[in-house]
Amino acid sequence: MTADKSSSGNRRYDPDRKERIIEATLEVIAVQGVSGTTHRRIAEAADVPLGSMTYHFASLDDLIEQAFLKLTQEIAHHFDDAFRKAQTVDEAREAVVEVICGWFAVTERKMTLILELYAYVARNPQTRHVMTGWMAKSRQALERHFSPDVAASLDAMIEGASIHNFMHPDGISREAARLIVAKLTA
Amino acid sequence: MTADKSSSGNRRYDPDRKERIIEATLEVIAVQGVSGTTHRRIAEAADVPLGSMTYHFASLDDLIEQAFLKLTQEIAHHFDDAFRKAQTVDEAREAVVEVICGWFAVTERKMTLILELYAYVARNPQTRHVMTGWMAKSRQALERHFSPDVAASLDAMIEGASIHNFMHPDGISREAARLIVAKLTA
DNA sequence: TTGCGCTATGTACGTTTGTACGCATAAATC
DNA sequence: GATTTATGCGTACAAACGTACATAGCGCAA
Repeated sequence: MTADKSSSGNRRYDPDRKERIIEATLEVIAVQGVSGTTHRRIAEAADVPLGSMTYHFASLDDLIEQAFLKLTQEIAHHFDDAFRKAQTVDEAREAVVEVICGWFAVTERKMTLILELYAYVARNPQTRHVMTGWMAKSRQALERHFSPDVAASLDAMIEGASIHNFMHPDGISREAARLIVAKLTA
Repeated sequence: MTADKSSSGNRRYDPDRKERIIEATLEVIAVQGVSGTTHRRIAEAADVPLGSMTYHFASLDDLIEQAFLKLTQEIAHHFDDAFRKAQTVDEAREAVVEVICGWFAVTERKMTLILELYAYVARNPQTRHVMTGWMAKSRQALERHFSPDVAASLDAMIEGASIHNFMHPDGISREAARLIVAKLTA
């Protein structure tokens, strides 16, 4: 219903196009997986012509990499926010519990995307910087409140518990998570 | 150089064929990812004709699922062995450390396959039983030595630490792992 | 208003894909 | 040894793929 979308064939000077394509790419990956992600499906999801794909991005892999980079940056930003808000160590501990049991368990879409990212990075080593950059930011956020070693262990636990909770719904309850975090940060 | 392979065109009564195709499938997934796994590539890797693919397996997805099932069963078997050997709680603790820092970190192939499996299951819910079955066996192995709650936390930590060590080589050292396990099992 | 130059796109091409199916061929029976 | 039966495979096909490229369309200078 916007002025831009209503007029047909009038697509020039659409400054958000590149961004929209990247978001559409994440949407397609979330539903179809990387293996089902094609130029045509992305173009349809973003409502842009097929020609825009090769015009804005060098290749499909280039586009996928940029999409994953955006995903990790958004997640890292929220992650950092959560720990920036915490004023005491106890609040930080509760934030960890929240991340394990709240966030990821709720949004199936995000977890699916993260798992697709892992698989993609595992087989495309040149994109490993996406992962290392993300991990560095997470670690940094945790180190606001915990020692490097403890931060590393919390980070790993968040990773594993999120995945397990995703695969097996009643995996780790909130009180169980609270106990685990208490042990690791004692 | 085997009698079977030397003779050309003589491929009848090859009872290991189906098994060999499944193994070849894992090999292709490890190198190319699920997105690059095709009937033709698997057939070449297994040294069987293309026609054998649709003859032995209903579809490509059917084959991939069977391959992943085999993967998890093998891993679960080794996992169970490691904890069956442990006689004391301390030996069991050390086994956990070994799993985190030894196994997976070493074999890049296996970790890649596991990550491909996660992504595949996330977007193919009908294959979730492969994951839940595997997790149940792991949990069972850990519960030989630890309480259910502790076993769950160890399982999650193994998961997360393995992934982090894979993505970031100098992630968690052996002594760091030892300390974490001690905390979780205290 | 007119013409120019750059941005954006419709379309076409050569490959590769999953899958179906008719036929060759080995095992079984007499 | 001849005939039947069922197992296994070579090949063909339509659909979908990534990408290249000629050209259409718009802003801007004059």
